[in-house]
Amino acid sequence: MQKTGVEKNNDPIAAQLAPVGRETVQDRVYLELRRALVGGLFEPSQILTIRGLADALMTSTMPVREALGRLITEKALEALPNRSVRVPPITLDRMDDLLRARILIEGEAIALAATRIHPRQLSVIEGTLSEWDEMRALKHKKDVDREVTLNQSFHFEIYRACGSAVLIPMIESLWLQSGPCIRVAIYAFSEAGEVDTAHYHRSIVAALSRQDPEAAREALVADISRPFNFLRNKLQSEAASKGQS
Amino acid sequence: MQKTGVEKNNDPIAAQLAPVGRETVQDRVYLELRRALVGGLFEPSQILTIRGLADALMTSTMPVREALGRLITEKALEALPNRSVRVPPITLDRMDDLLRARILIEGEAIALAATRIHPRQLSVIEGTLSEWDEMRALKHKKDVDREVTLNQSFHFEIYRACGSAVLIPMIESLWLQSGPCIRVAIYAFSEAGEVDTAHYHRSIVAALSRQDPEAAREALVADISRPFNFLRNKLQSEAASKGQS
DNA sequence: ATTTTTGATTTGTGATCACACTTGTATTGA
DNA sequence: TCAATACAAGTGTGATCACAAATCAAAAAT
Repeated sequence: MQKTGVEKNNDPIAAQLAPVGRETVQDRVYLELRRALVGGLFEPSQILTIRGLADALMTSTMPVREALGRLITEKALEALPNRSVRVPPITLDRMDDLLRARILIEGEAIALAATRIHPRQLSVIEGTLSEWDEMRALKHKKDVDREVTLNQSFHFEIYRACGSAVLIPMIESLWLQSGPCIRVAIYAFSEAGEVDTAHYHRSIVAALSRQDPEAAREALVADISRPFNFLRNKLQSEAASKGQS
Repeated sequence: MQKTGVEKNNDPIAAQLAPVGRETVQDRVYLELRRALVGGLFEPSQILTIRGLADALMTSTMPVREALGRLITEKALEALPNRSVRVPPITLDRMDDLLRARILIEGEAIALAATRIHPRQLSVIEGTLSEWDEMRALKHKKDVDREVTLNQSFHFEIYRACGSAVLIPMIESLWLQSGPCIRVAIYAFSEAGEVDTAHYHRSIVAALSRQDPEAAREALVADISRPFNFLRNKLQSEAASKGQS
């Protein structure tokens, strides 16, 4: 028998055993920090220390410093000249920059996906949407974490259908970079009495099921622009009131 | 006097001293590996080992493993399930994927740059072009390394004019990923009697000086598509001749 | 009272070690 | 002769240590 790595075992006993998985500690740390970033658990301009994170995550410094290095190269974190690392601060210019890039790339991804998507995938996406509705009906608001997670899986389920191994990591990087902004915007939405977010998502799946690339792109642009525009208005009015004081 | 980090010294003696720079070993390793990748010093599918690179770069394993981790997250290298890392192999699908992404993003960057570029920057870019011509006139060919470097600075000098801190790192990542392909294509060009590459660059700067975004985008698309198309034809004919044997 | 200096603590970086897993090569068995 | 085993070398991962640079707090000097 050829012995290439782990051998496929067809014994009746072994068939019930799930593969044990061999993810490294570094991967877990990296994924956990990612989750925290897109979820907005860290505030903009907050400084992160290796040892502090290592204590919080109950590991040594080694996996943490490697995960931080990776996040810095994706621009999800920022390396200060002092050699300390912080989550990037929010500026108006940067927000516009991020939104423009997201419209360009995610718009292209969804336009590609519209032409290639399979009915099976589409039903999975619709399933995500109804799960979302259920949650929204039960616990009236408050669970922003779950909200963020569902929004994320909704979008990436679509992007995966574009079949580009190059675009998707770029979109992930963009979400990582705009995560802190989004969280601020979502909180602001919750306070301001939430607008109908579900409407945008329904028009996206409608365009997708019609296999209409440009309508899908348009609906997506409206969806991702909304929190950015909201946040921009908020920041501008804050800056104006601070300027006159 | 406030003492925030290194203090700015205005002594007549100190004024002549250039800042010494404090880049870490890890940064040097990272930049060196980057240079090697876009320059195509590594072959596709080649396996890289931490200790091997550390010996070659005359450092310990620590800076190398961190640099490798960063390159893996940018998809410039690939982590195999065996936990070994290799430079990604070239496939037709991946090439098309890369080219499509580059057309999308670099096209947008140059269209933005066309509307914002300053005459000073434009003259710098033209300077790069004439330096290129000189080199091409003197040593008839052969110096592909210098060729790659000049091509790189020509393009990125333009992209910097788009003023987007989000798009430029993405373009760098795309160049990193397509570096091995490009090198293969350039060598193939040299063998096949080089076509007029300078022509494409001249039409790019012409469109730029006219501040014509769409013409610039079009010229750029032609420029970056050329090596990909060449390589695709080459791979396809190779596959065909192998298929019939 | 304000500024400067001094010292202690914290922090990132690089090196080294221990361990587990993989890979390659010889050795043994049929 | 060929496959399977056993052993050895190689490799990635995580932990720990040493050191330099940065940060902060208290004490001293103006």
